[in-house]
Amino acid sequence: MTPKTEQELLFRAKSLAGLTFSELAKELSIPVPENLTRDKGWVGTLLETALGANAGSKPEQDFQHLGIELKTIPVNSQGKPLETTFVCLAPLTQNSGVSWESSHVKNKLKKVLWIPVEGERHIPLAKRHIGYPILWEPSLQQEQRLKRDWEELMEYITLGKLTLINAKLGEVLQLRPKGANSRSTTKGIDQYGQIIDTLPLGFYLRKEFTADILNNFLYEK
DNA sequence: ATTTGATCATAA
DNA sequence: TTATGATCAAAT
Repeated sequence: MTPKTEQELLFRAKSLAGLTFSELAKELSIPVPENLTRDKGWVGTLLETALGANAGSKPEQDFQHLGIELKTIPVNSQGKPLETTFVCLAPLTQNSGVSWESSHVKNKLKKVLWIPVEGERHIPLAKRHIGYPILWEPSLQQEQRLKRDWEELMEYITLGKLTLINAKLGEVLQLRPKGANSRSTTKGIDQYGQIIDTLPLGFYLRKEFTADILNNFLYEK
């Protein structure tokens, strides 16, 4: 089921382009929910299943043997992202010696298969179309920007400045809550170096950054 | 509680 | 109108 090579994965992904969610879901015998309110991960899971990703919630890349992460990204009629993109949870403790090179962010974004999907809410979920896939690796410039933001944001975390963190920090990467709700907790470090219960945070890519990825693909062709 | 998959919905 | 902060579901 799982593709053996990058070429095979890409070929499969290309073959899905143009299908609607209901067409693909029918092939896979998966029911289509009315909307995404209570099924926010449905589109991502649908594409994972279709492409043979090792489903489940393991902390690894979707196609570990290929070193590729799969991301669906909702876009509007002009192909621009409608949402930010979750990358990974931010480690709030045990960060001594963690560098950009060894970070989860860098490793997650080494190679990403982006699949744009129609995301405008006026289109019924079942009728939304799957777009043409883009296999992306960060350019030197893109990685530099990511690294700069990551280092700035990690400084807030390691220095115990969690209360000063908000989504406005970071040019292309931001930190935002990532949990079941605002009462979710995880362990963090306060300004005195003490372990505290705090809101789990995740790294997200700003829309401008992912728009660039999708847009640059246009010029490569 | 934490990881995966993300989008929702209200404040600004 | 849009970005920030909040939230939803499944698997582990």
